[in-house]
Amino acid sequence: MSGEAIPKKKEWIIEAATQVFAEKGFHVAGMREIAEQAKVAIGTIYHYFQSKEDILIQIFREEIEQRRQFFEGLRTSGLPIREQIQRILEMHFDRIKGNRRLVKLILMERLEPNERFQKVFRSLYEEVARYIEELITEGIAKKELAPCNPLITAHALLGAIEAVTSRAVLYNDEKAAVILREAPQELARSFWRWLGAVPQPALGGEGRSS
Amino acid sequence: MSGEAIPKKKEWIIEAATQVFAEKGFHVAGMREIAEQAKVAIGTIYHYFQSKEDILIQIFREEIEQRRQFFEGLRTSGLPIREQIQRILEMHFDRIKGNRRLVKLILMERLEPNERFQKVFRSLYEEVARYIEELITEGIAKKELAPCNPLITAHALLGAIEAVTSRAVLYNDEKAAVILREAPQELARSFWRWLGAVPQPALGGEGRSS
Amino acid sequence: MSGEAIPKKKEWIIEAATQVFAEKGFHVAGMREIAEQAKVAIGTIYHYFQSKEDILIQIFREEIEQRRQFFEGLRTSGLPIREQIQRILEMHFDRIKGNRRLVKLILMERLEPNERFQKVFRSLYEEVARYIEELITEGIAKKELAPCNPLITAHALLGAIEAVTSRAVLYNDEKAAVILREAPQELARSFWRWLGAVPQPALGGEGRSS
Amino acid sequence: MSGEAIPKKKEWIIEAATQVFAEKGFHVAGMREIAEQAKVAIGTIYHYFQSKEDILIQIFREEIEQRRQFFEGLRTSGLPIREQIQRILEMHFDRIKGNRRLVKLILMERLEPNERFQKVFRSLYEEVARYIEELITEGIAKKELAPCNPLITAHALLGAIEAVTSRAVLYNDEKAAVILREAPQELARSFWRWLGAVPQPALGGEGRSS
DNA sequence: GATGAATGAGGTTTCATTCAT
DNA sequence: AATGAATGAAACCTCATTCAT
Repeated sequence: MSGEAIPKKKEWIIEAATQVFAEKGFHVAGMREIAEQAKVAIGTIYHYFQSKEDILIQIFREEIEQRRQFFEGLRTSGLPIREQIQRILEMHFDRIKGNRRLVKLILMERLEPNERFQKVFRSLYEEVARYIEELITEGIAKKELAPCNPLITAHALLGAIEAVTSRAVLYNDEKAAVILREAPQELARSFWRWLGAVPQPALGGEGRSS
Repeated sequence: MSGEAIPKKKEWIIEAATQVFAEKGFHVAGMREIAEQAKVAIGTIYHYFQSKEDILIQIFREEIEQRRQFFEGLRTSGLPIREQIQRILEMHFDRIKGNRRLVKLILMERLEPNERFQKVFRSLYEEVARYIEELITEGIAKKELAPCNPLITAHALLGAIEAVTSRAVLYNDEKAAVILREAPQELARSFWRWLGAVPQPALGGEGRSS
Repeated sequence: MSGEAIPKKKEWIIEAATQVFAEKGFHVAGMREIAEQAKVAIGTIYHYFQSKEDILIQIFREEIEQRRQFFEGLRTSGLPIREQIQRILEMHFDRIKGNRRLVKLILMERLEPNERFQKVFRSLYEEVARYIEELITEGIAKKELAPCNPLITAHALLGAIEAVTSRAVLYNDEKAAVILREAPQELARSFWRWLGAVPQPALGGEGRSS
Repeated sequence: MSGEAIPKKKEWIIEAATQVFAEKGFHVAGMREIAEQAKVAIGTIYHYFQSKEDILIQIFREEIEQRRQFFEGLRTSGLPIREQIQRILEMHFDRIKGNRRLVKLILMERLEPNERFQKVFRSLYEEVARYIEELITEGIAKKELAPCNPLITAHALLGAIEAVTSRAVLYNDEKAAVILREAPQELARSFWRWLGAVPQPALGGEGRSS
């Protein structure tokens, strides 16, 4: 009961920390409050985690591991590009439904310039961006996608998803509900128009002569 | 030169604070370091600002005021939608060139859950998003744009810009240089494919002669 | 011995704070010095007290509680007025012998215009003054005391005690010793001449056989 | 206009400082507030006074000088003791009417353990007490007063005056008005009963055999 | 004389972390 | 494993005082 699965108290602490971090931000959140929220003593937190930093890193890592696995599965799925993008969208919006606070926390602390945070976090973001970039490059090669700058487009794509996600997570109003309901399909459609190679007959004169 | 406009020292402090905040984050940045960076005494900072919070808020406010004016100008410009989006893109990337650190700071602290920060910051973001939303709605009515969900699309559009911006600001590698060079045009093209009314066989005259 | 009553360290802190406050005054006294005097870390003080203010208030409150109980006991004692005044005098001078520093502190900070201090302190002073006033009024009604203005007399009585007390506490010279030795009886005699119903030819049995 | 009388601005500053000190206490009062209240710049204060301490000391000194002169006049007046005490009472209550704030300030800061304050302040108090003591001793010798301990009685007398004064100055309620109106006569009567050698026929058994 | 921007030591307080129980 | 009293460095901020104008 204590030798295998994640100890019950550790779960409580992660749960509590996610909530308090998401509510106040990492730096303003205090160990006292996390301990109270988790209904354990402060000392207990230090049995399971080395420091406050460490809690956030473990939260990050778990999330990252899951996303990594998701992308790994996608990579080896052989699905067509369009389908893959659809899956990425679904994953993002499913996560919100599963744990809104965790998503908020990640959005908030993603850019915190703490070195250790950046090490675990940027690595994922870069990895994902690179994956999408490759996907696009490949898609262009296969003529499934229209020609474009894959680097820029990959980031733009992720940013679009993230921003829509943010709006739904940060506020909790009517619009958020609309977004959660309609965004996955709406974005899928948009992205296809954006990326698709389809019937784009005459693109002449599209460049600018600045 | 010291009797009317913003006092020289206040400028120094804003400069220094922008740098230190962008480097370490608002909470980790210390007044001591800001004072040293600005080459003034700590007390001097409190002569011009009420608190550490107040420094960030004033930095935010100035930036917000500029953006608000930009959007106000855009609103009354009567420019076609496509042109307006082009202008928004240009503005974003110009700001990076003008003050990379300020842009980084804003990206970083935009979501800090401090109430006072949110009050000044979210208001702008909402305002801008609403403006784009209206723009899209109007564009659809005029058949200049394809039908879509304007709320979601507005956020997605801003997110795309922001993410590409982030990538260019947060890192300082070769890719960042590429992005800064090519992103404005690339995104303009993308957005048009994304938003443009599809059955528009004759796209002639699409270039701008600015 | 450390699991139930007032923690040992809290006692140390109160002891140290009383000393440092009495020596330098509340505002000049520093937390650092109190902590050093109490041989605890500064943080420890904040474990037991909410603020510097709070230390003084707790010191005040304990003293006030004791005095209040003393006066409550007196009120229900049914002792003759003369005896009650005698007891009040004894109490005052006993307190000096018990904790000279505490008495000095109270004399010094009694008038500090801090709102929270006033709330706890003036309430007691008013209460005591009112009690003496009632005592005098009653004594006049019973013809045990000569007619006088009870309000003014009550304050004058307390002030006389306090001033003599002050002299003994603030300095530590030969005169102080004389005062401590003789003042209780001297003041008792004085007060009786002052207050006693004049045409009281037979004052026999005036001595106490306590 | 600048070589003789007290400069106008210095007066303003003393006025303002008296008010602010009396309101908040010496330590909490700030030079900024005094300057604002006096409608001068902070720097101006330092033209007339060496420090914040110095302002209070000058306020003290002026008051002390006046009282010293009063007592000097009394000493050489040759008035009977009873009359002298009457005059002391009158002086005290007149001062309240003349400058309530100054009286409050003196009551408040009289015990502040700052060395320089004590030097100027205790000297006066001791001097006055000693004067009254001598007066009483002399009165006893002349059989104008009943025998008593002059040291203790002198302090008790002053304390009584001071306490009644305090009550009238610190609060500003109906009772204060009553006190201001009636206290001088009431106290005069009381003191005479207290001290007078008059018809105190049988005082036998007045001592306590404790 | 008059000003107030500038100074920086030192104030109180917080909080991540430790460790004896 | 679990606790929470204890620690003390370092945070933000104040304010008496100075001095160039």
